[in-house]
Parts: sequence; structure tokens; C-alpha cells
Amino acid sequence: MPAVDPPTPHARRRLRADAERNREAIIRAAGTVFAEQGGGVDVREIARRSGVGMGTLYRHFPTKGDLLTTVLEQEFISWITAAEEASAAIADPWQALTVFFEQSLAHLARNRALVEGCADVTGPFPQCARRRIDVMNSLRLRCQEAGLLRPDVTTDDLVLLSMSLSQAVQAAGSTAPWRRLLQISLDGLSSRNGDPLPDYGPAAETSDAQGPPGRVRPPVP
Amino acid sequence: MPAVDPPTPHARRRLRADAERNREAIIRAAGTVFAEQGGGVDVREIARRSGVGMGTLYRHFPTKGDLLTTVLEQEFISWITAAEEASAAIADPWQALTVFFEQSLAHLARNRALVEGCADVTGPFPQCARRRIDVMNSLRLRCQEAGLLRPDVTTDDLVLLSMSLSQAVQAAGSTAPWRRLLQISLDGLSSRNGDPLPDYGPAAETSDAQGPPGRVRPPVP
DNA sequence: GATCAAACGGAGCAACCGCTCCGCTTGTGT
DNA sequence: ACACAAGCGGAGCGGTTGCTCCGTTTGATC
Repeated sequence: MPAVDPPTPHARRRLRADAERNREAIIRAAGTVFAEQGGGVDVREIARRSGVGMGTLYRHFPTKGDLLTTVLEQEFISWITAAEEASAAIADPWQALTVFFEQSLAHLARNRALVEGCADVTGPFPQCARRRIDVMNSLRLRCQEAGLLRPDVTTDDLVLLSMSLSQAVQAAGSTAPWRRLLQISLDGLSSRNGDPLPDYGPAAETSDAQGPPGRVRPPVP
Repeated sequence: MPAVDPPTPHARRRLRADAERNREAIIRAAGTVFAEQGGGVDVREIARRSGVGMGTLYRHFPTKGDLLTTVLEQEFISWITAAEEASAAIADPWQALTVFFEQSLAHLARNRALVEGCADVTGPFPQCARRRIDVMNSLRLRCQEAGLLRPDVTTDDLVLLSMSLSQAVQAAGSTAPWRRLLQISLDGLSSRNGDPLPDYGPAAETSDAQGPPGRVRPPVP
């Protein structure tokens, strides 16, 4: 038997023309359906929408999870790439941060599955998660070096904030309501608010009534 | 046939002793399981944990949804009642707002099903949702009359914020990370940030690249 | 055009889950 | 102690969903 596969396994074996067409139809349909209804949709729906039988779908993607991963990775990459470019193109650090959030949330607003996929940080896209952290980290540093962002905000804080806002974006149907929330959050991030944030603490799991009562700080208008 | 039921149907017919015991065991187990795993759990798991058969469970609660509603309503009420009392007992408006959020989120942090149930505002507890809105509205008014809360924040904004934060609370395992996020949000709500929030707009559905570019406002430290 | 591996489609399998049915058990009133 | 309605348990039904099996079709190659 001749060695059909070249020793480099990363190049997918050349597909027949119809197979290639079907594969892309599946990805396109899955992208739409996952975005509309989240990762929980029936696989039959995707097969139907892409005009393909179940057998075909499952030869291209041995598992529903594989299909979801493929689609989500594409969209994750296009999203994070746009974010990287925007943040690199904008000189003003604070504006870069603002545009990053607006753009991210506008993107996530239209994709339920992407929001779900971003929720677990240890998700199936470690390199994408890495890039997201890097972008946010660089934005944070730029803003803090310019003295615009309160100094004790961490990258983790920003990641958690973006996840929290992306849920709000799903809950609020239209565009406007979460824009207001974003404005409020960004104002809260501004170094105008000089007071220190509460500590992370060493995983104080069992503290419901926490020791130091969080020092309620009435604002000074 | 004698009329067994008194004409007042609101008093549930007297249950046999074991039936009463079972009913409460079911509610207790369901509360735990729903809180741990959300509303999606298998009913068999609840039956198992309460030491009861399926038939028993379904005689007491003709539907899984009924059970969920019963449990959630109890917890919703105990939560909102605590919030009402706290907010009435605290004189300082800003501290009342702060404590309201801290208490709410601490409560929601330990109950997945409650977070899910709060997500749909048109949920099965209109009177509870009403009370929640009333508490938030009164807190908002108190803070705004005292000049502590930026004047164009609406009650809807606060509701959306609390839903958004409660999702963050689920994502962040331990207590500390979302406390920081709450602090940031509260700072953003402070009237120290005088700039107007973006309009709600008449459901501008198709505006991705919005007309007025949102006026990026660099903070003034 | 002939050949055949590659690709296709969709009926159907297995597991899961909400809910029901019905024969058995038990608390309660006499 | 007895009778019996009220209550109980869990096997199983029907619907859904992820995935497979296999007979049929089709694009590439000569």
C-alpha cells in the first residue's frame, strides 16, 4: 500500500469538490443557528438549514462539540483580531479601551453561543483566551500609565467585567440599554475614583458576613 | 355526597402526616438541588435526594415547573424581604444602596436557579418582580434626592446592572472578585460622574455603527 | 465512458428526561 | 381491630437528541 498521507498531518487531505462545498455550508448554517439559539440547538436543525444529511454532517464533524468548537473558534478569532487592530490603531488609551468594549459587546450581542463559550475561561480555545487577556492587559497598562484608569484594577477585573456585561447584552434586547451600563462601568473604572478596591483575599469562601464591612464610601459630588 | 371542601378553596385540604412530611422533604431537597445545579436538573435526582418516589413527587407538584416555581418563590420572597428591611433600616441612602447590592449578590451567589429565574423579568412571580422594582426605585430616588446618584440613572438601569452582576457572581467562583466589580459599578453610579448617559433611543435595532459615535469622554483625574 | 473510492442521506438506535399508571402500603376514623 | 381512602413507589411510556449504519449516489481519474 502506498503512503497516501504525507507525513505532515496538519494539512487536511484534499476534499472532493462537493464535500468542500458541503463542509462550508455546514459551517455557515451552524454559525447562524448557534448565534441565534445558542449551543443547545438540535443538530438536525443545522443539517436541515445547510441542506445536508446527518451522515454528511457527522463525517465532517465527528461530534456536535467539534462543530461548535470549529465555528466558535472562527468567530472568536475574527472578534479578537478586530479588537486587537482597533486597540492598536487608536492612540488615545482611554478611547481605545472604550472602543474595545463597545466593539466586543456589539459583537457578542448578536451571538448567543459566543457568549456561552466565553463564559468558561478554561474553554476549548486556550490560545484565543490568551490573546483576549493580552489585549486587555495592554489596554489596562496603557490606561494606567496615562493615569486614566484606577491603579489597582487588574486584567482579571476587566475580563470579569466584560463577561458580566456580555450577559447584560443578551438580557437587554436592543442596543441602547447596555450602552448605558457600559458607560457607567467605564466611569467607575476611571481614576477619578481613587479609592482602593476590596482585596481578592485568599479565597475567603465562607465569609458571608465579611470581617471588615467593606467600608461604605459615600460619594463626594 | 356531602360537600367535603369548604367553599374557601385557598386553604389546602388537610394532608395526612406522612404526606406533609414528604412534601416538605421534597421542597427542601429541591431547594438544595436547584441552587446547586440550576433549574435543569433531572427530576429523578430531586426524588432521590428527598427519599421519595416519582409518584409522590408528582402528586404534590403536578409539574416540574410547579415545583421550581414554589421553591423559587419562597426564596425570592425571603430575599426581597431581607432587602426591603435592610434598605428601610439604613438611614444613609448611599449605604442603603450599597448594602442592597452586596446582600442581593451574596444571596444570588449561592443559588443558580434564582439567578436564572431573575433573568426573565416577565417571570412567574409578577408580584415579586414588582417588589424588586419598588425597592430599587425607592433606593434610586433617595440617592438622587440626596444628590449622590447621577440624575439620569433609571430604575431599569439598576435592574439590568443587578442582573449583569449576578451573572458575574456565578462566573466568579469565590466571593472576592465580584465585590471588586460591584465597587467599580457603584463608583460609576456616583453623581461624581456628571456626564449624561447615552439615550435609550427608540429601539434603534439596526444601528451597529451608531450615528453619533458615543462621544468618548476621557476621564479627568 | 468506465471504474471505484469518496461522499451522501436519512432511518433508526440508545440514552435521557418529563410525566403517568397502577398495584401496594399506611395513616386515620370508627 | 377493622375498613378504606389517602398516599406511596418505581417501572415504563412518549418525545427529544446525539450519533451510527449502510445502501445509494457522485466526482475524480484514466
